[in-house]
Amino acid sequence: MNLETGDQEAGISLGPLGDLAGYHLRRASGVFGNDFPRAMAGTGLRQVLFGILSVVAANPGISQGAAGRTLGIQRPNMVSLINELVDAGLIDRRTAQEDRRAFALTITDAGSDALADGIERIREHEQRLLADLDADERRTLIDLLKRIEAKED
Amino acid sequence: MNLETGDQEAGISLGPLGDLAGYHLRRASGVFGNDFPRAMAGTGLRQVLFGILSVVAANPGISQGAAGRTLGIQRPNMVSLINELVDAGLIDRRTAQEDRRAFALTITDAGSDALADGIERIREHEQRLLADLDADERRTLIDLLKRIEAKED
DNA sequence: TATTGTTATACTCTATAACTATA
DNA sequence: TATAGTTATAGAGTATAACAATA
Repeated sequence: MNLETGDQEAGISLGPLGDLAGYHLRRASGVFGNDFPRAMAGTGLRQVLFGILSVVAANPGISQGAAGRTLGIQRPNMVSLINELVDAGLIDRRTAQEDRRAFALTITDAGSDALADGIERIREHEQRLLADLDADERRTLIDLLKRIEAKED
Repeated sequence: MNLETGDQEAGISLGPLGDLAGYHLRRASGVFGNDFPRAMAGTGLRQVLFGILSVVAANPGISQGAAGRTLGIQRPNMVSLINELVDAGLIDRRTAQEDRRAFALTITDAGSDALADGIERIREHEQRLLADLDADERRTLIDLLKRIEAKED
């Protein structure tokens, strides 16, 4: 047991916290979040940016607002995130023809490459962090998490 | 389906993201994190502060550093958090007798009351967010999450 | 009037380096 | 020399209010 990390030190109890799903979700999510930069080292892609890239790739021409709503990112916060991806040459932003208030987002060739590379890295990172769960347990986990996500607001 | 929240709008796909445990952990954890302030409204207790209170209550005399390690909070970040709890009269901080570098933290009577009240509120909030999971599924969820937590660093 | 994107802003959480006092 | 707590600081993520352009 590693006493320098989040492992519980011998004899130290979490108290009521240890029974709470919310606490364990936060810690388990943190494990993935902390490892993500390592998995993506050198690419400049953070969790949020990869998420946007994935949604734009899967829905060519999607608006900034719709992409944000899909990912639970508020409109004001999307602005600089999209700027980052456009500046990095990973997505294209042009005025939507049907609604000149909106932007139509599409992935660029460089974006597709970055996405493919990212997916490969993330598969490895997930394999590593989920190594103690068999295929059935992984499916169960995602199923349970989706049912919690459905409770959003 | 509520189109204003994180629900997926009809016809919009997450792309590769939808298969990733890391993504669903982040979103599910967010559901709990967003609801927490509502559940705790008026108490001033945030997720982190409740966590510290729980650990201090369960381990009277624990040091600031040990509490932080248990919760995955770095030493520098513990300082102001402990200050908040001391200022709110919820925990007591005094120099440890065995090691005068360290603080021994204990919960106050007001802290015990706040913790008990918080636990009640959080039980309701967890019941609500986990309403679609039966007792067996809730146990499975926490078990799977703990096995992911064990992968920390 | 409502919606898309924008700006400005603020708060929380997290992370690192350098300091002090004790061990 | 190492550890406990501290200070200063910076980067992300997230939240709200108010605005311009368009619908």
